[in-house]
Amino acid sequence: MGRPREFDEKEVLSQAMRVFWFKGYAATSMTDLMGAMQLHKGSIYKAFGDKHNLFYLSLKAYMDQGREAAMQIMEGATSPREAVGMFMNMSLRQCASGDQVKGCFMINSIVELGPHDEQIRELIARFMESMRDKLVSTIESGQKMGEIRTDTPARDLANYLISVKAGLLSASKVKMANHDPYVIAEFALSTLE
Amino acid sequence: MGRPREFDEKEVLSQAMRVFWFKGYAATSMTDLMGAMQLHKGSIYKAFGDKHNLFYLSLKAYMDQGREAAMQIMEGATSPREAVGMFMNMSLRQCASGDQVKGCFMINSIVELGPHDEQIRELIARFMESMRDKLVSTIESGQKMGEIRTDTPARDLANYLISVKAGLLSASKVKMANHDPYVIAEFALSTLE
DNA sequence: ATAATTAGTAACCAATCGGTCCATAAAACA
DNA sequence: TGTTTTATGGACCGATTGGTTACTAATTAT
Repeated sequence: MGRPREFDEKEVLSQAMRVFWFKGYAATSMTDLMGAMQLHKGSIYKAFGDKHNLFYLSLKAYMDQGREAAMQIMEGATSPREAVGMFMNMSLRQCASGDQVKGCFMINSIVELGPHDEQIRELIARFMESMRDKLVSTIESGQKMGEIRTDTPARDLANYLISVKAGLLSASKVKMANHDPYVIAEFALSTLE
Repeated sequence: MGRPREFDEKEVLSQAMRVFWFKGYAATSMTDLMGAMQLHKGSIYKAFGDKHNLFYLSLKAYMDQGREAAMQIMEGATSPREAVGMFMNMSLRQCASGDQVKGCFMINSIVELGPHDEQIRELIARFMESMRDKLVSTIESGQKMGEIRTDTPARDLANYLISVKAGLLSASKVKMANHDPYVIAEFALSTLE
């Protein structure tokens, strides 16, 4: 009922996501968002609430897409070990390269807002724990099949891999000489035995 | 010549550092800085230039302190392997705990400004490369003494350890359940053989 | 002593910030 | 066809942004 939206919500949310992803929360202005979303201020506020909620929805959409992509990719693996390998390499391709160096939107958000924004912090914590649980069960399968070392609890291994990945995504923004993310990821995978 | 400063430059710079460290660059206002430094705007601009330069100097001071602390701690080690262990654990204590969760100022700055601020990016890149070089030579010593595996180049191992550490410092801001940075650091160290 | 130099203080600046409001437009329902 | 409901566009808002300027205070060199 009433006048219909003239824009596709998912489309413009995706554009908002790109800006927040690249510039961060504080450095992104409503003017930036208006430009990227090709929407006037009134429409944005009516459709998404305020800037903070728009950020929340952007990050949530990013994570949902990431979760889906991860599940899809890992399900295509022929073994738990390979699934873990795919998990490790996945976002490296996505985040480190490209025309703009944006890193990982989630890591960016952790670092910028983690200590100051409880809502965002809990959104991220829930996501990371669910991803870790997925990783833990995959690693446990690998352990039962003898592909992965059993002298260390699967949860510790999962946390370890997540740390390596988070570190790679953070450091990808400085472009150090002689620093190849893929080499590091491969080594970390090799330490699973 | 002329009227002398009524404040200690290092002292107030240290206060500026604390604010930038906790809030980030964009989210820190001159008003915040005035409060923390207990200085009027004019004095800040006269002594440090603009906000960006003040940030630059703060980050530089942070790194210089970090470098000195690292050198001092690692020199107290009885073996290369122990020195590497100290390097890994050092900033975990410093950054992850405490009254405020601030993470590591350098990692924060990489993530926030890396893609947008060439000056800051290069400052960080230079620092990280020098720290890696230090780590590489320490690891090489350990390899010669048989403490550290030789099947992987020292540089790759160094990059790997730096990634783990960067990941721990990033993720420290979300407080995931069942995630102990020290356990992960210890595991990563154990993979050096 | 006084001229020169630098620091401290606060008023002041245009620009931008996130956010609101209202008139107008376009659709659904009666 | 009105009437109702929702969306758009843009003027408008007070507050805050980073930064400047002009005046006063304190020091040194002459």
